[in-house]
Amino acid sequence: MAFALVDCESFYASCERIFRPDLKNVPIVVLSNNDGCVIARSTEAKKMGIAMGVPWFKVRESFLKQNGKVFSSNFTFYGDISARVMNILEGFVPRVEIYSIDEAFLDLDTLKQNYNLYDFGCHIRSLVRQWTGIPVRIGIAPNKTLSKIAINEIKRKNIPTSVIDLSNKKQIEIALQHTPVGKVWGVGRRLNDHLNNAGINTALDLANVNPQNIRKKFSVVLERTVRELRGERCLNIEDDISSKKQIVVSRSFGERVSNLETLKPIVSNFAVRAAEKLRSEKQKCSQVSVFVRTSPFNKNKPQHSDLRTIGLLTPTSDTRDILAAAKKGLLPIFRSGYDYAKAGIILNKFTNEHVKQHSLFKDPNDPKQNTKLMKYLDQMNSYETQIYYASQNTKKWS
DNA sequence: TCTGGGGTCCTAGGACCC
DNA sequence: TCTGGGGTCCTAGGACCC
Repeated sequence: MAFALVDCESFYASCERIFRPDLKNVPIVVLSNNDGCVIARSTEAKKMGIAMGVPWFKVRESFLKQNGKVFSSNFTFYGDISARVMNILEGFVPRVEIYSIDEAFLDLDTLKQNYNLYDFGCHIRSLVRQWTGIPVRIGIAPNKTLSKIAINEIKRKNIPTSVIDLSNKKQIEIALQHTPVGKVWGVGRRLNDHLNNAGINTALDLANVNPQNIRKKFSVVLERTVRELRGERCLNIEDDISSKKQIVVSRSFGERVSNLETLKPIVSNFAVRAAEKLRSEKQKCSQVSVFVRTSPFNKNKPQHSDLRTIGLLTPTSDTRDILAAAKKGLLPIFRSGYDYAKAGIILNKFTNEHVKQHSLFKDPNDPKQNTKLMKYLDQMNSYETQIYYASQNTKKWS
């Protein structure tokens, strides 16, 4: 009974290194949109004390002085490398759950032969490295939560092969003992504080609490975590390609925005992008939400944040419908006198593109319902041509 | 001066129904 | 005038993840 968690080391930084062998051993950081903050660091950069999520301006000077290399993020590229890694993993076992851009769970129970799991892990690691250039860590354990703990153990003990088989009870207990409860998968900052107040400081402490009490005092979610720490299996490998339930397009602005006329085209851009994503998922949505917010870091300025949800009579993936809803949602939440720092569009309530649900109030033969136009636009926009809606801002905001 | 973006799941509470 | 209780569905918001 074992799962493996395959986790790419410093993924974005490792991607940047693939075609730049000269960057070996050089500290690397990758920055978020607008070069706002650090979202990935190579091992060398971590050693320099660069924290995850730290605002770039705070560390820039010292990092560059120490000959660090900095990159703006290139998610198309990272996505492409990720797909290659995942593809290789899928060649090893029949059941793989792609959990995030840089992580996958493998169901080792489905292995036909009785491999030594540690050796099997080393084999996977070496082939992924050879075929993609990406170094991975592999944590093997009885369930997902413990495989996360296994990955932490590789880091903590600095295991040179980057592979660990954490199946032995005693070994698991030692690992739990060394894991602060806040590092357990599913325990965030809030829960960490509450647990610490209750005298629960390590993963082992948490494992030793009665799961039913945890459920009463906290939630079913944490109860599952406790059970998994104790070795039970509550979370399964989800390898069915389930479609998204939500699409979000949002950005922090390069400069604060305080008037509606500037904000409108920005939000329109988000709406257009969201509709494109929706069509590429082959889905329609019947709910569009718009949100705006000021910067929570700007403590001495007035704060405002609001969200408005617009329901649609008929599920749609037509950009014009999404745009109209976005405008309708934006107007009532915008207030003058605030410096907005971020806005976004959220699409919800999806139905499959081919399910036709006629509205009582809309004529299904209305040529406006024709999806061909949207297809042509998507095709054209995927080449050099860019077709814009009049309400969009043609400046690059993405 | 400059602080990311895109997701999931759960729950409390309101609306509505009988 | 007296004014129940239980169920479902939906939504907003919180907490978490990478």
